[in-house]
Amino acid sequence: MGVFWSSGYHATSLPDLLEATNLSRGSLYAAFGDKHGLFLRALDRYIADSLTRLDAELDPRRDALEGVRACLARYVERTSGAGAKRGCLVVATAMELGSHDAEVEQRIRRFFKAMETRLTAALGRAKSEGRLADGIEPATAARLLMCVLEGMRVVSKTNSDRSASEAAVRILLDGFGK
Amino acid sequence: MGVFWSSGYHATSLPDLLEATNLSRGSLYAAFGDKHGLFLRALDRYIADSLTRLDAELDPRRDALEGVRACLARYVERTSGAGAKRGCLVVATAMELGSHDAEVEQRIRRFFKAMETRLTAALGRAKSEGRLADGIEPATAARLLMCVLEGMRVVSKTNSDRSASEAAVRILLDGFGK
DNA sequence: CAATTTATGGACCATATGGTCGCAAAATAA
DNA sequence: TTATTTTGCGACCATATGGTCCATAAATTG
Repeated sequence: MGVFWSSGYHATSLPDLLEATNLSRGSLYAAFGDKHGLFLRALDRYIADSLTRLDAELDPRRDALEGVRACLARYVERTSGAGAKRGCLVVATAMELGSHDAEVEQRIRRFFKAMETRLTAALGRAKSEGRLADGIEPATAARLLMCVLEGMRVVSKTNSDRSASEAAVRILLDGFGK
Repeated sequence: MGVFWSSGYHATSLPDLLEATNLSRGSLYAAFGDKHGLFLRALDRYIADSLTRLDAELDPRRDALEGVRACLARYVERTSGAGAKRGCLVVATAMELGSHDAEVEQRIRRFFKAMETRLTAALGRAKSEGRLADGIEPATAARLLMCVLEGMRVVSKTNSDRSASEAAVRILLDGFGK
């Protein structure tokens, strides 16, 4: 997974994969079919991990707005400092293969949808508790959050200034809360 | 430019380039040196075009907040409907080559910086006219806008629902204005 | 231990890739 | 028109790519 994450699909060669998996060609093809199959597998795992973390943060037993804040904080964390340049496998894949590979496109679309749904639900809870500012529709705010979240991963590829991200996130959340 | 835009750097082959330019191999190499050189040229042109449009929208003679609104509207437009899937050459390049190609990285970084600077300036004008909500720092808001703008291009790769983007942009701007 | 299955490795293959080079046609000069 | 330069073309090349296959080693089973 790591090598695809760092280099993308096309830039990752068979030798790269062999070294990363400590497998020989034959074994790798026996186990995963082909490069594309292995990539799909890596992507699925990345997505599953991401959703697991998101679910933990947006746990309904926690305070909803606090969960959203935690989620944003994690993205800020991930897009700061050394690890920032690695970017995000989903975003990179969406841009690289999104419009050319149907299987990939479907996975990305479902992931974004799942993420947006969870954010909408969390914001819905916040709203029903009267914690959301007037005129803030959960679904709309969730979409805006999606853009900010994924946008951070793009911008941070060349600018991993933590305090700027933190400040940006703060004014965004200030606009949501009551 | 179009072919890199549609497929990215690695997925664009020499034959693709030859067909797109109507040049033969020899001529293409005489004119641009190599594939990488041609790509840099396409990227530079894309960036120049983008900044030109941005400057037009954020023209100091226009109302500053109106300019920002126009800029967002254009991104919404671009990320809606048929053309949405094409994405953005800068974003795709940032994710694909951002951490492996110094020349590319530099261009992307400068572009994002230039864009952010222009947005900051426009918001600064709005603030000095007393049009910005309290607590909204121009530089911070500009960074947030950057994330939203580039994030839209990512999300729209698999979901080009115009009304959702419009609504998201609206609540964002409502949070900024006074 | 022997027989048989399963897993492993790397030699091998066809192709696609980016890049070069020499020839011929067109343009220019004399 | 002839001589000379420039430009454009596509055959050609070395290499790197993804993928196959068979010989061998390991594990499993009787």
